[in-house]
This record gives sequence, C-alpha cells and structure tokens, in this order.
Amino acid sequence: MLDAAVDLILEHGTDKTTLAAIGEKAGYSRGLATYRFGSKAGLFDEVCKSISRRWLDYLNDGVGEEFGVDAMCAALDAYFRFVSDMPREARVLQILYCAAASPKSEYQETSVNLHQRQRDDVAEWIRLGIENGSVRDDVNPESVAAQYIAYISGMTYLWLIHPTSVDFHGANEDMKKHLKLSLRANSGIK
Amino acid sequence: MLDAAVDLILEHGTDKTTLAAIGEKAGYSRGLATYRFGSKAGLFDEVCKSISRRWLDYLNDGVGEEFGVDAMCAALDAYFRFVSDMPREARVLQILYCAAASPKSEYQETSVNLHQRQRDDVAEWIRLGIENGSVRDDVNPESVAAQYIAYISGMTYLWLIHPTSVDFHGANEDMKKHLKLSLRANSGIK
DNA sequence: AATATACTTGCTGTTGACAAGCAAGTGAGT
DNA sequence: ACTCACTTGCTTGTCAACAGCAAGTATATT
Repeated sequence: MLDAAVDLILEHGTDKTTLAAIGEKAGYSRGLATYRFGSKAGLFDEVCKSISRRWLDYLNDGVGEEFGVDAMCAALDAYFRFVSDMPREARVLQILYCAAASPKSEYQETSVNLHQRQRDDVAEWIRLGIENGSVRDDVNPESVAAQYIAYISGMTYLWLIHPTSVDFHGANEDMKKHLKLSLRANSGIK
Repeated sequence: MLDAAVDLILEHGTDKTTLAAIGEKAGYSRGLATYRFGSKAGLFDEVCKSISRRWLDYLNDGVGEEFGVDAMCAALDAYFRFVSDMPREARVLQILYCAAASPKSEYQETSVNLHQRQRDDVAEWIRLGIENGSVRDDVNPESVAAQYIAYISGMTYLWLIHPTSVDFHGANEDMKKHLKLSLRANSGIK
C-alpha cells in the first residue's frame, strides 16, 4: 500500500493522488486506504515516517560512532548514497516535506520533529568536536547545524524541481572540502 | 483578490484554501477567482509571480551594481530585509515554492525559472569576481551558486515550518563571514 | 457459536471547473 | 441622437471527482 502511494505521488503529486487510486493500485478496494490510515494526511504521514526510517538506517550506517567534521562529511556521503540507491523514495520524502510546509498540514509535526532531531544531532557532533579539539571553538554549534541542514534541504529541493541542473555528488564534495576548511581547528584560516 | 489569497493561504494552507473563499473574502462572488485566473493553479501562479516581483525589487535595491562576494552578502541582507518587512508575503512565497515541488504542479515552471535565474545571477557575480581578482580562481561558480541558493531556500523552509527555532539574522551574519573567508582571494586560507 | 479482523460498498458534503446568463458599458454605422 | 452588435466584468446553476464516514460482508480465531 505504501509502495503504491510512493508510485502515485511520484507520478501525480500529492494533490492529484487519490486515496481510491492508492487502494486499487495496491490490489484492494477504493476505500481501504482511508480505512487503514484514517485520512489522506494520515497516509502521507506514514509514508513520510517509513521513508525516514530507511534514510536514518543509511545515516547510522554511514556515520557510526563518528562525530565532529568527520560525522558531517560521512552524513553527506550517506545522503548521497541514499539518494542514489532509492531516488524514488528520496524524491517522495522531499515532496512530503514540502507538502508539510503548508499551514495546518496535519503531518507538519512529523517534518518539524525529523528536521529538529537531525539539527540536534549535527549540533551535538559539533559540540563533541569542539570538546575533543578537532573543531574550532569559536563556532556556534546550533547555527552551523542549522546551516548544514538548510543546505541539504535546499539542495534536495533544487534537485527535486530540476534534477538535471543539480550535480549532487559534486556539490557534496565541495561542501565536504568547505566544512573541513571552515570548521577544523587547524584548517589554516587565520 | 491576490491579497485575499495571501491571507487565506497563510491561514489555511494551499490545500484548504478554496477559490470560493478567496472570491468572497475579496468582496466578490464565489465564482470570480476561477473566472479570472482560470484555475487554482493559475491563481497561485499569479500570487507567486506578484510576490516574486516585490522580492526582486528588494534584491535590485540591495545589490545594485555590486558583484562578487559583496553582491552575495548584499543579497543576503536584502533577503533578510524582505523577510522582516513582509513576513506574510515571504512565507506565502515559500509555501507556493513548496507546493510547486509536487510533480505535475501547473506552476512548477514558474518556481524553476525563478530559482534558475537567481542561480545564474549568483554564478555571474562570482565569475565577475574571479575576473577582477576579488574571488579565488579555483572555485566553480555554478557549484557555489547552487550551494548559496540551496542555503537560502533551505533556511527559509526551516523558518517556515518552525519560525522560533531559526535565527535568520544570526545565520545570515554567519553566512556572510563564511562567504568572505572561503571565497575572497586573499582570505587567509592556505 | 461468538467474536475479532480485514476489507468493501453505499453515501454525503465539499470543491474545482465550466457554461450559461446578465448588466453595464463601448463604439461603429446611420 | 439612435440603435444594434459586441465586449467586459461578474454571478449563478450545475456536474464530476474526491475525502471521509458508516454500515455491511467475509474470513479467521478462540
């Protein structure tokens, strides 16, 4: 059922995907999607959580126990792997994040929580990096974390609306170089 | 009519804003919004273009004939001024950009064009900066421009879904410092 | 046999879209 | 000055599609 939803969202977008079509594409009746998930928002919320879990697996695999700039670079690599391995799911996740931005969206909370949690994780990596001396001690962890998450979110948006104009891999390599230069304690910045 | 649409989108989001409500809020009949704009997407497209024009005024005012890193910093200031002066319009613009991300969105083209144009402008600033020697010559203008636009887009998204957790001004100041350090020809990076 | 689970079908209110209608002009020909 | 054709700006009637709900059926479990 969730797979059918992913297919239809990719093809028609959230607006023009109907609950009836999802149920029928999954081999059931027109009413099952509503019955199982309560509402369209409820279903999208589940899709969002389901894809997020898979992304978090990639993230955990890639980052492990690392922290500081290494963790941030590893997370970028993990994200690129996720987008390469499951572009359909990555696209749908971004579409749902976007749909959640609308006021009164019933699964906005899911998106806010996921973003907030990832921001907190990044801030924590930076704090650990400062503690152990690998990251400059004059940066604000929360601020850098927000910028890092904003970069990923914004880049994914650009990739979503115009895939061919975004060189995801090249941008990530640039970003990693950048992070190392600007955050590492002895990076050579005066 | 467009003002009424902005109000209703802010209050209820794009999905739950009805064409009838927009017409009636503007003091007309339920059918006028459809009649004038052809469709819901047509109306949103106009709202999007109308707000974008106002943003581009801010941008032109702020940047003028500057280029290179100075232009990028001035554009960040202009954006912060735009968001501070007209937060309602800025929010609606971001909501509409998000809605445009859905496949088959009928005004996706508007969003793609606006983003592409701004990316091209930024890339051009960087190219001019390299030519006149104020910007390092080992950076890729397109790549940096994409990252810059992604940062703004992503930050605005985070601000949209959770305004209190984003310190827009602080992040912009950080970003300006960052741009100067990493892009200026004699910034002190080895 | 009784009950729970999984799914379907019938129905309703809302909404986007469209077409027909109407009132107030505008303007050319006489 | 008059009138007839036409445009413009807006309203109203109507329809099909859709989300959501309630009642129903079938299959499995105890």
